[in-house]
Amino acid sequence: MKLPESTEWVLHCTVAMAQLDPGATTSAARLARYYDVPPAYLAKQLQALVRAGVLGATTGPRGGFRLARPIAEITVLDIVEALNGGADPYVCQEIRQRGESAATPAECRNPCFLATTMSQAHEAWRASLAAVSVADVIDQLPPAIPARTRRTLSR
Amino acid sequence: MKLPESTEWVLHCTVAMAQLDPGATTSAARLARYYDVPPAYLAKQLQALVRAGVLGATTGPRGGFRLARPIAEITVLDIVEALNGGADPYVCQEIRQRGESAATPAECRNPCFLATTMSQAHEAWRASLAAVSVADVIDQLPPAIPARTRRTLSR
DNA sequence: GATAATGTACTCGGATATGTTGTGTCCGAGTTGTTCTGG
DNA sequence: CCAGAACAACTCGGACACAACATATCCGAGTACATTATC
Repeated sequence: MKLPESTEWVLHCTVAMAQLDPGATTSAARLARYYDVPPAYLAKQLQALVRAGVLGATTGPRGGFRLARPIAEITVLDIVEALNGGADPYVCQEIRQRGESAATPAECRNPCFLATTMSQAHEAWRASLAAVSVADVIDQLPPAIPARTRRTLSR
Repeated sequence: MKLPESTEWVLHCTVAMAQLDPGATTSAARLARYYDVPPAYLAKQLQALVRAGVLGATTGPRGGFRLARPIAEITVLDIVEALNGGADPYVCQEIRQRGESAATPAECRNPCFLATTMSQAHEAWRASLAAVSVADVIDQLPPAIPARTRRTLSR
């Protein structure tokens, strides 16, 4: 179980875009320079955010990416799941019904307790991430940062 | 973010071994037949459990795997982390200190808030899994199961 | 009949191939601002 | 000086290689039991 390294990139990029003026756009190339990461690959990940409806994108000069919603309505969970897809990392294959074990259907009417346990843990994880919005992240960072971010990422 | 499919195998195998008489062993081949999974690959995963101290193993005839601790002292988390290693799936690379962003050391004294958020979520996940022991799993399964499991997995 | 030696079957354990997913890169489609030309 | 068209620069978007991990497999080292030969 490992999250892609690009997760950190898009998290920071989203927070950075949240510090721009509302509706302002910035390009993937500029963000890549800002964090020193591969530009094309970063763009690929940001596209996933667009497909998930977290970001909006416009092509051409003066184009780029921008947040699709107010910063208070974008949670860390939204961003993370936009990349990995919200699927549960544990997928129950019901092996208890295979091979010599092969419990009777009556015994398998109630769902696999292990699967339930794993799902509840995943839900706890999701709830923890859903509790933090991009606005919360902005609030806690040093006051001097947003102005500098705006300055560097504006054209 | 995806857990290996073998996670389900070792979870069920551990629960199955927990239904045997204390100290009794069963072989990887027998467990593989029991759940209809690749024998050699299952053995490889069980070896990881041994290295983690969750299982014990003895070679030779009448040998095999057995639980290394009482069932109440083995949690689902122990088993899951024995395979994947307990590392946090999100690893903060401190990209905020790279590229043009490059915050000053003073601003980076406090840890990255995003990393903290991700870590807290991971801890919530771990706590949820640590709250369920193998004994809890045994308690909730239908009463007829343990006898059958013992019968099938004994030689 | 008891005992020691031998052989055999069975176990784990690590070293070795293959498929899928994340990582990284490239080029094309489309749009906007600019520039040049003609009136 | 103004209007229109051509141009060029910049953007995203999807298609194409490479690497790392999970998956799957095999063979070797070691052990306990059964068998056999000997006393």
